[in-house]
Amino acid sequence: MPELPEVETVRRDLASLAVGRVIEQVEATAPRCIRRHPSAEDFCGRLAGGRIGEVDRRGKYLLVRLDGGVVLVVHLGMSGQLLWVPAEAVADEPRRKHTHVVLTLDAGEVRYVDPRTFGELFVTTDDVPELAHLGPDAIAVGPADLKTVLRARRTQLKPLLMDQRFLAGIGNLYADEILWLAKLRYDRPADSLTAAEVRRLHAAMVETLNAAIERRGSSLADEQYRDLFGAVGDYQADHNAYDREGKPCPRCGRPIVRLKWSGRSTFLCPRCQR
DNA sequence: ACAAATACCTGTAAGC
DNA sequence: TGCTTACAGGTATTTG
Repeated sequence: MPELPEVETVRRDLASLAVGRVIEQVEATAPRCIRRHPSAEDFCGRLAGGRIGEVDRRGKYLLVRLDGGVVLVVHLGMSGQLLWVPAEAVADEPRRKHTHVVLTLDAGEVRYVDPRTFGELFVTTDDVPELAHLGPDAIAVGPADLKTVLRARRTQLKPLLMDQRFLAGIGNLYADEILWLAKLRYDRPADSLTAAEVRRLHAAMVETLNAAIERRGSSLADEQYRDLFGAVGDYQADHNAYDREGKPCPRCGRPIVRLKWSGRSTFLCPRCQR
């Protein structure tokens, strides 16, 4: 599930490959994946001929900035992948099922593949008004800002961490990992945290996200998340709580518990997390 | 006005 | 074996 660390991994690799390249051709075959555009012609026409300036990220959104103030925004949703195919390999690698968008650069193809089509791509202006609702990036937020966020109206800690309006970049997986490291329960009222607990949460957030980026993200059993080169991430091996139901808590040895909560799975150590 | 629930999707796996 | 059902969950929208 692409969250901040996975998107950041793709961002770095895409930047190293694509900056300075020209988009020679664009194909878009799934209307749902470009649903903000009236037509494929509109989407493709705005990109064709553009030269890639830089590749940024805001939360889980990838921002491919083209010369002239045009921005291609990519959100991978649940099952989206961006895959790089070098020009010399294009003929040998047929496009996989669910390949919905292809950008042809002078050095190769960037293919957008997404079975569940929760992800999307759209072209906008460089101020990206569509993302104005996003809160500060989870990896860049300071302790003081986090304190402000926690005083928000929402009550419970986990949905607040996952609310992109308050903090951008955290999803279900990293919320569980961060809360485990911070020794905090998912259902703690956000405004009940002591100053020390807020500091712990902040440290856990920065540490977890940076460690996951270092390991190129998490891929679960379904291996839905792949990087730009089709490789899985390594961070799942370092998970302490997520997807570890029944396995011992690395801190206290008691089994990790899985809860069905708010329609989603939550993994925690009921002994360590208070 | 806010928060909880639901719709959108398909591949995989568990269960009968 | 083959079918049905449950599940994964980010975001937008609907409902309460």
